[in-house]
Amino acid sequence: MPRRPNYDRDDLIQRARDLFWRRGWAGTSMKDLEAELKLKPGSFYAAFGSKDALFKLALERYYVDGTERLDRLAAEHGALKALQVFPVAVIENEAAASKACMLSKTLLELQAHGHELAQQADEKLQGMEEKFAALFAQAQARGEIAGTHDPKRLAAKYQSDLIGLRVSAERSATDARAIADEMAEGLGRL
Amino acid sequence: MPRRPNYDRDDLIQRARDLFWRRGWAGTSMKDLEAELKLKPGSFYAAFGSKDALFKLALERYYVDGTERLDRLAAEHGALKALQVFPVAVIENEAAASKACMLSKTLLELQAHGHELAQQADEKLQGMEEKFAALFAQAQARGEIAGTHDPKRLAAKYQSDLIGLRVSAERSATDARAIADEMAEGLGRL
DNA sequence: CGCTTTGTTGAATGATCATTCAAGAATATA
DNA sequence: TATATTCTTGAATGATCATTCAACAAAGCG
Repeated sequence: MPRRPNYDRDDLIQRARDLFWRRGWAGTSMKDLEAELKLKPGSFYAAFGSKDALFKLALERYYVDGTERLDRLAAEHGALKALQVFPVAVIENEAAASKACMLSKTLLELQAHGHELAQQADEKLQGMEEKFAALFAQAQARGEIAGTHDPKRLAAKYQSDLIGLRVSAERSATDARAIADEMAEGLGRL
Repeated sequence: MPRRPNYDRDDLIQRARDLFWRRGWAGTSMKDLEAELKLKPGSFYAAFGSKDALFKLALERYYVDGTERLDRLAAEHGALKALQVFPVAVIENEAAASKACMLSKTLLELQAHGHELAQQADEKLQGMEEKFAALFAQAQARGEIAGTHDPKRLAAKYQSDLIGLRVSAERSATDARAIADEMAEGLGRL
């Protein structure tokens, strides 16, 4: 009976994710979104409810894509190699809207306002870190790295270094690849 | 002949710096600034010209304070020890408006818009990195660390790690001190 | 004390913000 | 083809944005 939407919802979320990722929450206006998604206000609000609701969907999409990418690398190369390759893959991904991490950008932008989206970014960073910890534990189990270190500590440091790398990759005069290589090298020395 | 301002301009810049540092550029409204600085619009614009102009002054103040803090540590403890202590000092400074670095926050928020303030944050990050490189070179000259490494590479990695540490320090479930200690330890192994 | 200079005040400006809603258009079923 | 249902359109809303300005207040110098 009804009329059907003439857009692909998933594609819209992906495009919104890229816009939010690049420009941030306050830096992306409804006008920007309407232009990018080719949606008039009425359709937009019927589809997503609010700007914040779409940002939340975008954040979830970002997170799922990230974990899947990591899982794929682990399946292909094993735990240690995946941890070594991931930072390079992230900063050399030309398709990415930004080199910096959308989760850290969101956290930094909205944390001081106590915005709900900041908390969600925080939780997803935690989720990523647990994935990292699992890979470190797996690498230890396979004898790829020494079993003396606490996987959670390793993951916390790895996450921290990765965030730093990705901010550095946004700078003009920085050789991000060199930093990523040093990260990988450091992991090899464990 | 004239009437004199009844505020301390330097104190105002410092308070504005803390507000911008914590809340970011878009996250700080003129209303916020008027309330914090106790300045009506007319006085504000007479004193600073625009919100952006004040942000720029705040950024400069932030940079000068940072370099002075680093210089003080180097004079007191020597180059290597200063580099080891600086990250800890930064994340444990209770007086700071935010654990994260104002320069990286500004870069991340405004870079995509090609905003002039993003470029200035970028330049100041570069300035900090050169300070770090000078300290690494100094530590090498004194034999505190091996002379085989390139001080610029060391500084780039150090800056990257420091930025990551400071973002991590904003997270809820992270032991930033542990990460800072590992940074210091890594420097000791050079 | 009066004059000149500068600081302060706060209402007004126009732009842009996210959001709403009533009216019209499209489509799948009956 | 008629009808029910959903989607699309775009003007309107009220809030908030940074900024301006004219009127007023204060203070140093003659």
